[in-house]
This record gives sequence, structure tokens and C-alpha cells, in this order.
Amino acid sequence: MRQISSRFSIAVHILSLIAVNPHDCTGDFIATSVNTNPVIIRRIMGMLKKAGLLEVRPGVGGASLLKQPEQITLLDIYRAVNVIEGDQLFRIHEEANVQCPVGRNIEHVLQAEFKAAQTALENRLAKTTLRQLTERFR
Amino acid sequence: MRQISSRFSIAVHILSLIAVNPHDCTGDFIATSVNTNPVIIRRIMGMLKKAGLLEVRPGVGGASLLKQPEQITLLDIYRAVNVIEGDQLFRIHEEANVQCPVGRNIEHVLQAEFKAAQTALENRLAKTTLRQLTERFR
DNA sequence: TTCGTTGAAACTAATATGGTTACAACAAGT
DNA sequence: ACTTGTTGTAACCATATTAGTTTCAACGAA
Repeated sequence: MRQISSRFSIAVHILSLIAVNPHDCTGDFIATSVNTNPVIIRRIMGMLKKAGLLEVRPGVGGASLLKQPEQITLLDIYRAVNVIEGDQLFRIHEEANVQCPVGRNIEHVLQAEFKAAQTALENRLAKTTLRQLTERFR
Repeated sequence: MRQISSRFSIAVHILSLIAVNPHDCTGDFIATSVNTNPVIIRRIMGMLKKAGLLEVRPGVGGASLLKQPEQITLLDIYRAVNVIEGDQLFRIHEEANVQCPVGRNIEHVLQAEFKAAQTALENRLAKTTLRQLTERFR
């Protein structure tokens, strides 16, 4: 199966760097720590910016958090970079045969189950804050 | 983001059909209910077979469950069709810069968090059985 | 004005997905 | 033995996402 994009883990990396070192965090510096291309970093920082998690100083460079690290959860970051239509983690096949009792009800029944599973995942992500993570970078 | 493949929802559909109607469930019949190509169904049935969830009668056609519906959970089905290396739902960027305190520890720290979130999802899937689903197809 | 930076467009390669056609192997009924 | 319907694969194909790259305009400060 296709894994959830490493955009998520990179976004956590970016925000951790800024939280630990609020000054001199340019895109190129972050790219060196992540060990990837600066454009990848800028793209993800653009998403984090759009989500209201950070602001970037154009021209001069550098970024800072718009919330306290204890108020940014993994779920916030996950949502910022996993732009998905309808926020549906699970895909359900469509247009099943309505002539069949199973085909007629499968979508509705699975919607409820998948939503419950997705919520369980998201609730766990919401339990961890950026602060808790940066405390472990010693 | 990329959603979890509809293979999963189709697999649930297939097993539900067989549970509700243990006779005359050929691949073509199932394909008609799912409203897709029979080869798609055969491919997924092959995965379910490999996972020990069902057996197929070659030549004559038809399939039957190898476990009772109350002993097949959504997690069993999920695992059968979501073949992923290491069962890691979340992907983590690799080869971060070890010179940096964040880069040096991010993988280890995120492994634990992502595993916890994935487990929360899987525990929820494990709570629902095929029997509970088929009861709702009335 | 120069320099480093950000933001964005355009492009590429690799991979997963859902679908299709085609065909050999198989088991039953006639 | 032949026919029929089915299963199990292989070989394609189109599409979308992902991660990465090159390029360049715009920006801000020294």
C-alpha cells in the first residue's frame, strides 16, 4: 500500500527545528538538516504557513512559530500537510449495484466504520504536542 | 494525500457477499454487485485466499469463508489487502543530518508516535467483525 | 547594488492504482 | 470427448501522487 507521505514527518522536522532554534532557520538550513532539496522544504513550509502554524520573513529569510509549541499537536501538522478531499483516510468504491442488498448498503455501513477508525488515529495524534517532541531532542 | 486503497472496501464487500450468500458467489457475480471488472475481484480474492480468509473452488466456481463471520475482523481484512513493507502506515524521511540534534533523533522519536497512532487505528478496526456488518444488510 | 533568500512554475522519474484484454488450466454436464 | 463457465495470471494502459530538480522573479537588508 501507499504510505502516508513523508511530507508529514518532514513538517514535524521543520517545526521542531524552528521551535528549538527560533533564529536563523532559513529554508536552506532546514534542508541541510532534513537532507533534501530546499524547494521541498519551501513547499511544505508554504503549507504550514497556510495552516497558520508559522510565518516566514521574505527576503531576509527565517521563520517563526505562530503558536506556542505546547499548542501545536501532531494532528495540526498532519492536517496542514495532508490535504485530502473530505479528509477521508479510507477510500470506498463507488457505484455499487443497488439491486443487491450488500451493494445497496455497503457504502453507508463502511462510512461509519472507517470514520471511527480514522478518528481513533486522529485522537492519538492530537495527544502529542510539539513541545513534548522537542523535549526529546537532547 | 493518497487515500487507503479501495481494495479494502471491495474486500469487505466480497466477504460480506459470501457470508450472506454462501452459494453461487462466483467472481463474475461479485463483480456485478461491486460494479467493477471481474479481474479486480479475482485479484483481491487471491489476497484474501492467501491470508487464509476464504477458499475458492476452481473450475466450477464459487467461494466460501474459512472462518466464521464473527471471527473475521476488519483488521484481518485490512491486513490481507494492504500489503505494505513493515506494516508502517506512516512514512518517515530517511537519512536526516546526524550533525543536527533534531536530525539525529527525529526518526526514533517519530517512530514511536506514528506507531501509537497506527495502533489506535488498528485497534478500532479489530473491534468490528464481519458478522456485525452483515447484520446491517437488511 | 549586491547578496542571500523566498515563492512559484515547469519539468522529470518512479511508483501505486484501477482497469482492460487475453489466455491457459480446471471441473462439471452433456 | 467436447463444450461451457469459471479461476488464475500475465501483460498492458492511463492516471495520479510523490519526491526531486532546475529556473527565475520578487524581496529585504547591508
